[in-house]
Amino acid sequence: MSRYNFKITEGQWQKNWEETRCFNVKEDDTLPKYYVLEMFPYPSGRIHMGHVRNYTLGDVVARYKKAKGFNVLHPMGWDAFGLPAENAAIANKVLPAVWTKENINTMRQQLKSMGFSYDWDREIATCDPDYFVHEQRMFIDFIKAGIAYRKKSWVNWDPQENTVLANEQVIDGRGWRSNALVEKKELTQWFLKISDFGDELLESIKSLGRWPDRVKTMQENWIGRSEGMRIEFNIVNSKDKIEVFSTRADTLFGASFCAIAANHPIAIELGQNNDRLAGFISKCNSLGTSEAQIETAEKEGFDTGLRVNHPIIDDKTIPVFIANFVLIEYGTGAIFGCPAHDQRDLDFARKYDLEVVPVVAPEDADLNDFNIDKIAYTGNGVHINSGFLNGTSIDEAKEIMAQTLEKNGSGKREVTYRLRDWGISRQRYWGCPIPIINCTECGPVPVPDEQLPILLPEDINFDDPGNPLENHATWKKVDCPECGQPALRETDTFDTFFESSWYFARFCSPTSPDGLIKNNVNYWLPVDQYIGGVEHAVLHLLYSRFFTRALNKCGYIDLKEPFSGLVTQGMICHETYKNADGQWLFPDEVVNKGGDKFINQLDGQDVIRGRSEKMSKSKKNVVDPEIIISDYGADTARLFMLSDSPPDRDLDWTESGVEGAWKYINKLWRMVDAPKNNLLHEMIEEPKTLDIEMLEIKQKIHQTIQLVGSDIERFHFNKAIARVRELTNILDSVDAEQSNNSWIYQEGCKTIIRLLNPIIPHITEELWKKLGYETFLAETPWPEHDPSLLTKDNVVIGVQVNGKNRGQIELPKDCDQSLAESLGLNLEGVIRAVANKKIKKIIYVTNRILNVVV
RNA sequence: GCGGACGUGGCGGAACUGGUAGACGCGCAGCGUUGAGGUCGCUGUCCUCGCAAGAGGGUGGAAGUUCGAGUCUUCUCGUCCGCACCA
Repeated sequence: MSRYNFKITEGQWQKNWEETRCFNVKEDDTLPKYYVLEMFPYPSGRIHMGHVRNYTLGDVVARYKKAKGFNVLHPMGWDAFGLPAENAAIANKVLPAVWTKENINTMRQQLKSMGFSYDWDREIATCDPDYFVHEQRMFIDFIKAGIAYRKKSWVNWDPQENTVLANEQVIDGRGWRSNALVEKKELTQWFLKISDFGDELLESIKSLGRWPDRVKTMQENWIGRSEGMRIEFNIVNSKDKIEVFSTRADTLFGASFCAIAANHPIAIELGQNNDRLAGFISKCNSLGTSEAQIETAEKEGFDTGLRVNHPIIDDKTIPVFIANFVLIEYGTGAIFGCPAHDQRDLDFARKYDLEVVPVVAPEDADLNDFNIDKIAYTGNGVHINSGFLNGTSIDEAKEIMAQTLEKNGSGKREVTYRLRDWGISRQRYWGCPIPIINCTECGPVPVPDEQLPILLPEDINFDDPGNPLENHATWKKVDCPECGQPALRETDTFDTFFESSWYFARFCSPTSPDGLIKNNVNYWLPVDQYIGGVEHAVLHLLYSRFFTRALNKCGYIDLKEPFSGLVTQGMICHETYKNADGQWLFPDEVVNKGGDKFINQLDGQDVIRGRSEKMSKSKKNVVDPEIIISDYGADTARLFMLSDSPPDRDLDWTESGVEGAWKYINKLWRMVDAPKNNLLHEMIEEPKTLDIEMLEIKQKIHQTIQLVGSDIERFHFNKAIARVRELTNILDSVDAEQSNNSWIYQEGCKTIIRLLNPIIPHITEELWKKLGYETFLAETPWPEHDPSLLTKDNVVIGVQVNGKNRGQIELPKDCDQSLAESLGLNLEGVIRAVANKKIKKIIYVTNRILNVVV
């Protein structure tokens, strides 16, 4: 018996698959297609465990579907533009293009060593001009179709570095490198009109059958359609008015103030003559651009001194505040506050000592006793203190109020969305150049098609602050394509979500100079199974859904929904370690001395073990996949990734779990390779009759085939593995050398090998070969189960007394109640539990349970 | 702050539409095998009490619906993810 040498075997099979082009595909109308796609990686340098998990999940599906007879497209590529390449350029003086290319080469090798079944001929990198030339064309078509437009919007501005900062580069309101206070700056930027598609994107969520509900809910909430009213408040002693949007016009009688955003035109105007107000506005602006920051900041307001007339109550006026929690992007950038029924408004009213008038009370409330203190009442109820609305429900009141406001001309019904248009301009070098030339005479002019692609210049330096494209001496200087006068290129590049919004379509015709080819796209799309992290649940997935519709509108493709099935995977976690000084330690710097005792391998000092957290470089709780691959092999890594946790949950990476997977692989090898078993190169005939024990094993084999198949279909890989292990344990206890057993033993081993092939492809190929087969397991059809072997004649059910388990009885399948009762009531445990008590009722559920109620 | 999830032995997790909670694996314990080289095999293992038969308790917590709740309902606590320029 030989030891399993995974190093040789895994490399050999990877070579075999590659040389035979086993996983390269073509369109073939005679076969059903299946497109498996995992979210492509950003080439950050080396693959991490999150990649390994993501791509293992996809590979199981791809290999399984291939075995099930599908024509499987399973491609891989690189989301190659992005900020880290620029950071590397600044830190290490490497060109982003060079850095990225090197990373891709490393990571490609790493992925190959995992044995993933990619069609590498379809590899794409988004920083390749052959890729991004098409999105430059798309963008120009978007302009023509009215999907792309320019407007002003705010960015985080680092005044010291003269750079726009990403949200993650702003730490506590300061630039991450300069530590300078970040300002907000308004720039003219390009946007895509995703809001035009809001209703469609919302409606169509219903059609996404194989998407997780939580992702669908998150997208619905993100789009945030709300029906309400636009209401006018006239400013006292002025012709101007403030328009607010509200979904609770029914609470208008309780309005005690209006609040407008700091960037609201009225606020800006007032600020020009009022230094204190200008100071407040700039304080609001320093809050940053992220919604989380704005919403968690303490609610503050500034009384403008203006008052507005209440649109319903004749001689009532209410004050106008500027408030830091009112967003200019949402609704009209102004609200009316009804403190009694909105917690945020209530907090605000208490802080600034504003009136609180309850206008809705719970139906059973004692009105003399109903008042609002610190908790707003947001529930259902009946209107009070509301003039003509008194006594009505919230829904009735909304309708009556809508009619009233429409009649007197101070309001109209409106639907608004939380969803904002997608800003795609980035003031960065390492991205796809926006193909526009700005001419003082002609305005923004699209670059003529024959001049595409617009390439990035390579003679750049990152020493000067700001965008290298902007700083470049000559790159931006061109003549206007329309009037011929000197003009300037756009020096902004696309948001990198632009590239990832259509790459799945590019994989269908990855090398075509004509971009997306309808025949190919129509054959392969939609993606049947898309797999990636939950962190993309909203943005990437929503942008891709929108982009697909935009491409459809411009005639590029025929479909509207790009991903018919989606699985989102959880994160990889690992224990954290700190030394006494509170510094983080890498797992391989730490040794477990048994139990809870951990020491630092270098200095022998005690190490504090922390709880398991998401693997991150900052906490050093990372394990490099390459070490696992070289120590245990790809199959072990793959098996462990799938064994314990279901894909959508977080996975704890543990050394002992890896050991467990490793032991199983070696056990499998021994079971097939043990020389006495006559398994090698000798097909054993199935005996004409099987004794009862062997028949039961045969049934178990077929049950396992059936269950593993359905488990894989439903992404229950951990269960599939558990079932195969069960079968392995049963088979392992069979004395294979006994001649009446050898057939079932061989049959069982073959089944296990075939069922595990998508999960651990290398060792199973090798064992398959050892069993005498000459064709690849990767090209062998999935085993089929015999339905007649799935059911047993008898069932064991539980017998309960008052819902408490008191014993089991074995019954013929589907037997009737009288037999079950007669057996069940005579069980010792049941007799004891019933004792002298009177039997009230007996509940019998066929094949499930017998419950005696006393 | 808003939105979305998750919570079951010492640990990762099973439990299909409410029907014997703890499959499978890890760890641990005992026994055996091996003893140059990541051992291997068998048995046991939810907790408490008991030598045992058995009894009682048990799915973050509290309440509810039901003959029966890990699963359904309400409240509550804890942890995590997203929030539009990280990808």
